[in-house]
Amino acid sequence: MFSQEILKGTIKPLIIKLINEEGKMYGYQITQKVKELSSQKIVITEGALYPALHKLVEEGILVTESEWVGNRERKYYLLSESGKQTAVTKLEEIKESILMLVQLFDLKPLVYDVK
Amino acid sequence: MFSQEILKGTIKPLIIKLINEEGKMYGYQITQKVKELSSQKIVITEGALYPALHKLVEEGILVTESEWVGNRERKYYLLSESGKQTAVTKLEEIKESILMLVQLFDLKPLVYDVK
DNA sequence: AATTATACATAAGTTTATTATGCATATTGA
DNA sequence: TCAATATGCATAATAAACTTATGTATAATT
Repeated sequence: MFSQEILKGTIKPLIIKLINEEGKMYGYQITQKVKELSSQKIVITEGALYPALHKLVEEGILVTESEWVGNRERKYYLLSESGKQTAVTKLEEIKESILMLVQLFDLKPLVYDVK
Repeated sequence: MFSQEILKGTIKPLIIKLINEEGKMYGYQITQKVKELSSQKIVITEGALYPALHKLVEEGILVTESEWVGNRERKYYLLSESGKQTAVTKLEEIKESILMLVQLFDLKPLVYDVK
């Protein structure tokens, strides 16, 4: 069984990561992309997704851009100018954190910094 | 800067991991061990630690054993009989989850800095 | 025609963590 | 020696994040 427990706190970083790569994404697309990347194991629910997206907009990291496809709104989220800077920093931090988890839970031999 | 954000949800698994290795541990010892293992980067606060420990006892995974050192109580936590089984399963799940994070955030292949 | 997929969003309740506080003993350094 | 730090437990108020449920609506598929 796969535990989603440890994935708490990863939604916002994950959104930033994906949008940073794709340029822009809309909510539903994000849920599908994550499902795909995780082999259907991670399902981001709307109750988690939309508040997270709105928070990122509030924080000034993301901005929106609406597009109408037929009669349906598609609300794209993209990095703001300052958000582009923030994204780089945040992604660095996140990677460091994940490597910390890898280390704490012994998922690789210790890396000896021979400098 | 190190982000503790992504570490949410890892306290209980981490406790299980450490106690599984050490046999038994007491609260304060856990905080120190985590600090040490993380090069002082992760500080588990009491407000997070004790409720987590109590929860694990409630769940039947841990049991306690008090010891008096001088006039001070030292409350050891160890895996219950059934907890030993649970620990193996939980640790498997956690490792799978961390590997998922590694995959999602493109941390694979791991870079070894041998300078 | 009904079901599933696409697409947004919020609200109630739960879980988990942060920050603050509280109590008490032991050790260390100025 | 005595003040500060370390050891050791714990809870309470608050905040943050997530789950589950609900709501609305259009598009596509069977």
